[in-house]
Amino acid sequence: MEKYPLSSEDQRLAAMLKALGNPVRFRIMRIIANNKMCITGDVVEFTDLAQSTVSQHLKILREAGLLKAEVEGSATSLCLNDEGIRWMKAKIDDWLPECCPTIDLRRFVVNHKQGFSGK
Amino acid sequence: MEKYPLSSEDQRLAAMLKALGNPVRFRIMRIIANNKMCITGDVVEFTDLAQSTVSQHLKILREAGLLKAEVEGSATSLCLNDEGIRWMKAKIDDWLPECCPTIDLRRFVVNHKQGFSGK
DNA sequence: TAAGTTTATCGTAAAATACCGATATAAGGA
DNA sequence: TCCTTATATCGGTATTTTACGATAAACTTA
Repeated sequence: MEKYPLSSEDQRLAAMLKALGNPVRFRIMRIIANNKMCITGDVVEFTDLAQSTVSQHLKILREAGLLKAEVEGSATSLCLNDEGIRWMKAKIDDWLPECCPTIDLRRFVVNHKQGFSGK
Repeated sequence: MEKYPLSSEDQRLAAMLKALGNPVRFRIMRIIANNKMCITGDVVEFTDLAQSTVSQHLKILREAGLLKAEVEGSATSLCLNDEGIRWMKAKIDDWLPECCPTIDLRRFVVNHKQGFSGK
């Protein structure tokens, strides 16, 4: 049981994708990318959400390695986490390099379930 | 309010990332990729989960455009959704092409909040 | 020092998700 | 036809996530 466990890198990648998979957070990333740089309050203004909610989302994005935050006085400046995003892109890119074969192997596989080595 | 709304393509991308962001589903994708092709029952065997649960996850992956399923007799053969995965990779790749600037603009931005055009 | 800004954190309610067992469906074989 | 196999779907529950207001913390300015 539990064959093909996820490597720690895969776990990290899955966590990043999960963080980015939320529409609100996806949009926050876009906002920050479009403005190059901004502070938390700016993000809140682009949103219909409470400040505390946005703060939570930002924390999740930060912990996932997608954003960087730096306290500047009483404000917090935000920017994309260059390194993290590049890592994610590279990981996604060499993930599943091989896709569906064009020939139809399905009938074969199904009809040979007994001999299937997967178990 | 609600500036920078997500395009329908972005919404689709976010949905794909959300589907893939779940560790169980991420692993299911790996299982199917590694075995090139398999049927639902095979995936269940690689898992500690109930058949109904796996079936749900497969449905989500299918609806997200990450998997293809084809009924073959009483079984369902599964394979990666070539087209969907390529689309996702391409989208991710040209997403956020520009990352953090190396020069430090933060202090500037913060100190010029009054003039910030983002509101 | 006192008041104002900006953000993070806490507690909690509501919504969404994950999981299971039971059941339904549909094909294949005896 | 009846039984088996493989899967999907349904109903319910437990867990997780999302959202909010209130409050705390840290800095700035008057």
